[in-house]
Amino acid sequence: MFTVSTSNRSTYHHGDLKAALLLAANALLEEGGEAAISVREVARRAGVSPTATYRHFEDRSAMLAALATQGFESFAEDMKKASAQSPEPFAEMGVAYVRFAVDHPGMFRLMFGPSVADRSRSPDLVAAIAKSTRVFNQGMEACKGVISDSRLTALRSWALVHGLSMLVLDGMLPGFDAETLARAVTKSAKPNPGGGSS
Amino acid sequence: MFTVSTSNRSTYHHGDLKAALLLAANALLEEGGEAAISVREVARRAGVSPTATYRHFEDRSAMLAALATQGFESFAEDMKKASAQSPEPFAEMGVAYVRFAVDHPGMFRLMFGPSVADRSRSPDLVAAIAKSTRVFNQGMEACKGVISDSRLTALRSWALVHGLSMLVLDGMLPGFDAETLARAVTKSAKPNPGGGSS
DNA sequence: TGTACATCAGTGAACGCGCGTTCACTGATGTAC
DNA sequence: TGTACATCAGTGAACGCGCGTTCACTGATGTAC
Repeated sequence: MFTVSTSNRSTYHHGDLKAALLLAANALLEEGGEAAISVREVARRAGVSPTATYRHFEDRSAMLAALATQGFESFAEDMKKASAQSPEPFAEMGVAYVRFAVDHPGMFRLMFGPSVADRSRSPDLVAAIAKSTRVFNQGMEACKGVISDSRLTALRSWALVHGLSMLVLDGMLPGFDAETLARAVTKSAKPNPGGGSS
Repeated sequence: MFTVSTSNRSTYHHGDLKAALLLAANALLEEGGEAAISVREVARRAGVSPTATYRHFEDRSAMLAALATQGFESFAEDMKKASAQSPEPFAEMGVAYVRFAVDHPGMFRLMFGPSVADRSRSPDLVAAIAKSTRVFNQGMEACKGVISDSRLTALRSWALVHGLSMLVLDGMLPGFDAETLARAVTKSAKPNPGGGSS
């Protein structure tokens, strides 16, 4: 996912340890989920003592935040590319979205998970999230009308409410009341188009 | 969320230790997420030695599976009740869905998270998941037509792709190709109703 | 060009901790006769 | 009704482990003169 100029570490100083640490952390993330990221193991993989880590990250959670920041930046780029090269921007972007999740499940979970929910200590993370949101919204601007399909409706509805739930839980929609959102998002799925009920 | 007859533990034997352990685990889950559930802390809260736990659960992960099973059963009940008492079953169920997530975030995350992704060791969990899915699908049966709304479209789309991503990651849609699903789910959101493109 | 010295980026040992799990055990309960 | 005994459901000590973080340190680098 991320690359870094690998050094053979013949010198005392590493060269670009910060990038190497993030690279190692990312590998661990995809291998065993966020719980697999320990300061010691990350340092081990970068071929460095655990203490060296603290030259670059204040503590473990700062490291996770930096990792998630990289993730959101990469995510935004993917979506941007996808929506730019298609006459159906939303569809293509949706595919890119899911592809990112499938290709980098550990990262995806970290990005939207509770471990980086406290963003007060990382303005970089806040900025990266904002960028992703902006790209997504832009890619969608051209889309107005909608569906009326077969059995896909079930899956679509499930994904809709599940996604809304996750977004609310992960603090992606701050300032909104969860139930109001849920009602608004689901209510428009009326039993008959144009035919209101109750 | 769950109740159990509390015993004052004047006797050597507990009475209903299994339920008490699950209750304690659930409390920990909501307090600090799944990572906060340790065998030792659960036992501590139940007023029992760590070893006693192993009379009722093979190991830590079996305990998590049992916990998630309770969660899915409760979840299914909530949705069932919600859809039964409304002329707009999907909307009401969607609200119940999100409400469950908001009321029991730790549980929601556990239920759909990677810790219980290996369901091969717990038929009970498999059954509870199947029940939830059944309830959800039944509650949706009456719904066919759909939206065409204002700025809600953005949120709805986000929730849709985010939810699909999570479901795929969490193994809720086994046997399907992620990208095919993504394309199908998003493609129907055509730029203009009735006007197909490319 | 050389050198003194401040600063930077690492090392290695150690701290205290809580964890999951196993061991040999014992107190309580239930059952066959 | 009484008793011997199997079984069940706990205890308490101990194992080995990896963790995050801190400490005093040292080797490498850059800069002022």
